Amino acid sequence: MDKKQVAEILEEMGTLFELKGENPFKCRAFHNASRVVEALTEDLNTLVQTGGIRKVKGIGEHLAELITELATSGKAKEYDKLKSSLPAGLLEMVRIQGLGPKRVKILYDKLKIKSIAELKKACEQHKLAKLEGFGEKTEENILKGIELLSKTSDKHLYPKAKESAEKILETIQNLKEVKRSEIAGSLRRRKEVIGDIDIVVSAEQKHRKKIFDAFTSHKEVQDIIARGETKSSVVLKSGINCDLRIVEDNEFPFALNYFTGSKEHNVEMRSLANKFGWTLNEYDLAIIEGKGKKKPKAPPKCKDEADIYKALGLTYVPPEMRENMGEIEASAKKAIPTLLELKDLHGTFHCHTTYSDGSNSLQEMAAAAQKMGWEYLGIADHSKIAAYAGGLSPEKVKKQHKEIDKLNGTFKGFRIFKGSEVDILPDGSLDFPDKVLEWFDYVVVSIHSKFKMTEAEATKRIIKAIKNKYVTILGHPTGRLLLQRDGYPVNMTDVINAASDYGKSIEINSHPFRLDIDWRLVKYAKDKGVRICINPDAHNTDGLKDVQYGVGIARKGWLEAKNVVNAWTTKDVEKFFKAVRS
DNA sequence: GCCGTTTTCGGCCCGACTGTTTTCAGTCG
Repeated sequence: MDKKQVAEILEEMGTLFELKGENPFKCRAFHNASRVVEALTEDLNTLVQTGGIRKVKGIGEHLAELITELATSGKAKEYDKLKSSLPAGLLEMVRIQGLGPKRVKILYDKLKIKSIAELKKACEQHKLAKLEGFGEKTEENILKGIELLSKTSDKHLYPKAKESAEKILETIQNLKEVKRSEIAGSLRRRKEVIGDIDIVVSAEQKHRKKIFDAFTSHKEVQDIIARGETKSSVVLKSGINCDLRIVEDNEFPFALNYFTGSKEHNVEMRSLANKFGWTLNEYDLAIIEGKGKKKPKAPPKCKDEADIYKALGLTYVPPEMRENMGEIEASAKKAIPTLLELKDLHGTFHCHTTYSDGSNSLQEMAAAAQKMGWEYLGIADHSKIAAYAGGLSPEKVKKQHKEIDKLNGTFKGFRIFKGSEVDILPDGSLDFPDKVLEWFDYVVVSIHSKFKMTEAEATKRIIKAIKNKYVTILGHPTGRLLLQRDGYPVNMTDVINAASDYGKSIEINSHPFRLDIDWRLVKYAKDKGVRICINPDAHNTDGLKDVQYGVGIARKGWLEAKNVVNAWTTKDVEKFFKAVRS
């Protein structure tokens, strides 16, 4: 079992324990372990085999045993027993907005409700209102929640969420009563998928009503979930939940920091504050009253987020890095890297044209790249086996190269690099022979066929391809499509190690559906000295702009401009391409 | 169930919102 599957089971077990009314801290330990396992950067199987899993913070003796059993055999007695002790429908019911394990347990115990269908019926027959702690409003809300569950999904791609959030933010920002406003949450951290949108606003208390009115009556709003003194929640027409919080202006930095998260980052920040004798919450940093013998010194005033970090003896941590991947330690050592920015890019390498399945010509793509202020563009159309995508025969490659030479002759301060996206065949060999690969300035290799492989097969297949002398860049290493399909299973640690050994680059495929290689592995690749390419996999001129999403992922993986090939000058790129082959 | 810069036992982040309650429990993030 891979870590994602193990994480899902641990999460489920945490909820099942809650449904059984177990010790809440035990439940939390399972939920916590789930997140820890999912965020592991090392290979789970390796950690299990070496016993290293026991050393991971949050994994104790019992969970280490359980995880080992799951990872090696794909099942666990404790899990099976737990699961069979409750109806499966209860887990579904917990997913209803506003309904948690405690009340699901009550419904099951008192009314024998064990599925969403039964729950719906019971609400309609007003059976719930008779229970203590339940009422008519609860029935209405549960029905609403069931409806909502069927039409909204709980995860959204970054660009869709960003677009929705910006529409709301624009309206809010334009209100003269608003002092400061910003998008927070996973969107600010630039996660590849977003649960909901968080917006934080500062304004005087007397203006809150007007701001909440503007928010809840926004034309993008589908439904109002909650409306209180400091917080309102709505469902947008795009199907995304959106929360707006209004605080006093002096509280704004704390609120922004708190609601940006991640949760794990916040926990670290809070425990750090405790060491100073302070307590950190979404409103301020204050002395813990009545604890300890001598009174700690007063915390400094914080005007912005950077001041909060400074108060805790840290340098500023960019939002993208706040994932509890060692950023607090790095910050304490003043070792936060200067992260890559969009303006650092001088070009890109994985683009398609009308020669294969792109919809714009070479010339149009080059013009669009120049318009973006770039000094080079790498064209990598598909190789011949990719028939579905109009893969190029060697003859067609020759023709394209002639056209590129001709175009390059007309440019000043701009160059098209000749590349190819060559298929990695099932046995790990490449779709072009070496004598054709030799014609290109660089070669991207990727998998587009026979996805059903074991992890060992996929890993071997990719590593064999990487070893080919003409290969420069590994394209979308896992083939995943976010919210659609998982990638083929690959031991990415081995792949990154191989790329490191052979001096090859790995791309961050910047298409919002892919964002592959995953940012959780980018940091490992960086530490291993692997150069990264931010590639848009553009199939038209507009697609070039997708590099912005790749930059977000690069930042989440702690990358600096020097780690990213397309942040280098034309000359340095030329040198790199040559060096890889030698 | 996990963890330890006062701890191997006794804590475990914490505040807002809602609906049901006259003081709070459950849920959410």
